[in-house]
Amino acid sequence: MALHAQSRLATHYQEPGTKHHELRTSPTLDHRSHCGTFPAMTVRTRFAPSPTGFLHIGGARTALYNWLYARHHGGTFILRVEDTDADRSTTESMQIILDGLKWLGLDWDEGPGVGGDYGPYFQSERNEIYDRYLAKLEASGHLYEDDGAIRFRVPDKMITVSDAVCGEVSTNLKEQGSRRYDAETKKEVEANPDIVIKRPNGGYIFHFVNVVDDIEMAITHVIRGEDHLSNTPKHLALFEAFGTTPPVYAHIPLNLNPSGTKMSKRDQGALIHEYQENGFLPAAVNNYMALLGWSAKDDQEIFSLEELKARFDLPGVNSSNSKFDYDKCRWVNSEHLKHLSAADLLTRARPFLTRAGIEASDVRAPAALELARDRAQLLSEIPAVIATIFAETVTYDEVSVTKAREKNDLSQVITALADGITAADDWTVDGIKAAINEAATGIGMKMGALMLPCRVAVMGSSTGADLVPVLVLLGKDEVVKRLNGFAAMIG
RNA sequence: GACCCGUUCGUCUAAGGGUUAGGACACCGCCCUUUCACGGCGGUAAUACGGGUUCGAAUCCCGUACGGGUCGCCA
Repeated sequence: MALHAQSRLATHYQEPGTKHHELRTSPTLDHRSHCGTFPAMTVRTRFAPSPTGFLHIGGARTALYNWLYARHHGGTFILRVEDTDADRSTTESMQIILDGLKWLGLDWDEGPGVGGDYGPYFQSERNEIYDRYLAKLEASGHLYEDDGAIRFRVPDKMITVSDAVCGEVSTNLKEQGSRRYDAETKKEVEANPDIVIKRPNGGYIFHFVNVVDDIEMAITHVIRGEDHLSNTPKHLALFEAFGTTPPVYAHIPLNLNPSGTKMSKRDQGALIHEYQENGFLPAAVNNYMALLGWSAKDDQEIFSLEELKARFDLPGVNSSNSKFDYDKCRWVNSEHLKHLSAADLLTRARPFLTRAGIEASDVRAPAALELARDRAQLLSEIPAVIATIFAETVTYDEVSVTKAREKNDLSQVITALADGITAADDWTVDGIKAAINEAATGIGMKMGALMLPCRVAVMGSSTGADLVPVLVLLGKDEVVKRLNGFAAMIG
């Protein structure tokens, strides 16, 4: 089902114009009057990005939480594009956001590319719906014109948000909105508390379309960043004016950068497409994002997406902001890397191997990947570990060579190694170890002392994959050739 | 500036009236590994501060400090 939706997305989402255009005639009370009353209601959550930039980790985490909540409760996850600001919305940005969600595996049941009964799913195509709702407010006397813009009269009373994460928060919009802070003069100035919902140019404003769409799309739970908590009373005022029960709100804490300020695109780990490029697994990114602001209340930290679906719920969400920790994110990735099936590992690593000039179809590739998965945290770190196996010529690391020279008569050691390995007749891990051991005994040394020189001579570096399995993969002829080449070089 | 939210090891978090305040990342040490890693074991490290309430407070209440957010004809 999910895969189907995604493949349709891949081929169709470029034509956002093709949408279901059925307008709902009785859009309000019928489907939501029971909201919050009966647990049997069908959960409907949405992710509503504005296509004005990249898919940011904060947005992706919001999408994840909404997706997880819907999936956990057997509900519906909707993708709605909030592109009312025509000047800032771009198709490139839309593309990046959809690609990012798709890469993460957060499939949507309704939205761009998959349609649904509550479309269109682009706000830029929903003007007739907004006009209708505007007319309702106008008829009930909630609106007035101000300099070509249309304002919604806010009520002069306390409005209480019952938030699933933050608890009850009360505000009087009239009181709050009649002053505003002027950033330039750093003073409070008189202000009009009534909110603009339509611009003089005819464009509708976020607060209005957001509420109308949540009503129209029968959204039951709004999970969003805590930066929206202060906006919520405005939204509740609109719901009340429409005579509609609002959804359940859950404002989740923000993710900050390591210095404790708002994440910007320049911060490490801020942009989802970079995770893909840097060799993270989508499951690991989801896992880490889930952990920023939510916990399973036990000691488990590594979760597959399926486990997350089973475990995630609103009570596990905490209410304080978190700071992003790239090291921990890498560690989570390494844990997922260890548990990947051999086939998946090959599939995921392929682009990185190719980029490093390693032929992923090489028969030795699967075995080489097994040698690399324990010592790489990111897919992008894999090639460096195993590149020497596939290299025509060995690249020698100066520091490693110096290290190999330190304790021994290196020429003597390499010669002994070359002779011993040439004589080896059992080309297996055990057979090779026996040969190395014999070579060591022959020159009065211990086997351990030959391992580093052998490693440097054959692999070019004192670090990398496990030596003996590498020798097996390389083949006897190649190993002897490399030993002799190294002997000549240092001779 | 006003209003709102928050504050447990450096970081992510658990404990939500009674625990030697637990786990994880990072860091350090030891062990394992005749190489490189993984791994195992251990260590350093926290209840922001001040008042209450209580036999007992990280936990409930008040204040302060600090951090974040909002105050758009952006979303």
